[in-house]
Amino acid sequence: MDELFKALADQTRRTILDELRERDNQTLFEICSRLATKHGLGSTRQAISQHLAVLEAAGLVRTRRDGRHKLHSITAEPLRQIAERWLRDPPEEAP
Amino acid sequence: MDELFKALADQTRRTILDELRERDNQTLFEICSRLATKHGLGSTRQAISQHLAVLEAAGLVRTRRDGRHKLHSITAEPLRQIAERWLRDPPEEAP
DNA sequence: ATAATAGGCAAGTCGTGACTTGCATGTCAA
DNA sequence: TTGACATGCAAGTCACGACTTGCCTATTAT
Repeated sequence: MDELFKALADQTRRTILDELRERDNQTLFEICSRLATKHGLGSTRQAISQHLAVLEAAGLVRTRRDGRHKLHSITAEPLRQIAERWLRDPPEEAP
Repeated sequence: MDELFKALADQTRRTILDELRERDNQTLFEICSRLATKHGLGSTRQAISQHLAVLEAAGLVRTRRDGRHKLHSITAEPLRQIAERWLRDPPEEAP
């Protein structure tokens, strides 16, 4: 649970998730180039790779190897748990 | 927006939000003692105070002075935006 | 086989954030 | 008014996280 929130705490990682929502199943290099052009991100390949590892550890991204390519896809399920953690019921008023 | 996610990235702050959901409108000292007893938290008053400041800056907590007391109440609205950011539509498949 | 492509691993730097420490401010009860 | 209560402010310590750097492994095309 802690990994999930820490993963979302970084702006670059949130941008990666946005990018994967626009176009799922991308390779590391595709993500790098599209982040650079469309989102103006200047991060190196290694930086993005480490971010993807964090996202995968948090359960937000799943990977699948295809030869020498590694495809990354977003998984939105953990975000529902976030939403429902505090939104289910209104807070209790103090007596 | 960044402040919101960074605020949620800390376990102690999430516990504070849980506590405020169980009992809204608490003072700093109330939060401290209840965190210590019920949640087993050993944080000092100053630590909790700083956490509350972060939560307030993120729009997750609102405060209201009452004499020498300062009451803290949770505000769940920002969390809805989180939920709807990635959960609205499914990701696009790559062509 | 060889080179180019796609990705992985590990140590190191550096800034930010969580927490502490000490003192200051404001408010109420006696 | 004085003391106890509730909170605020600021500097300093320390660890963790983001990023870099350099090299290594594996797969594919020529």
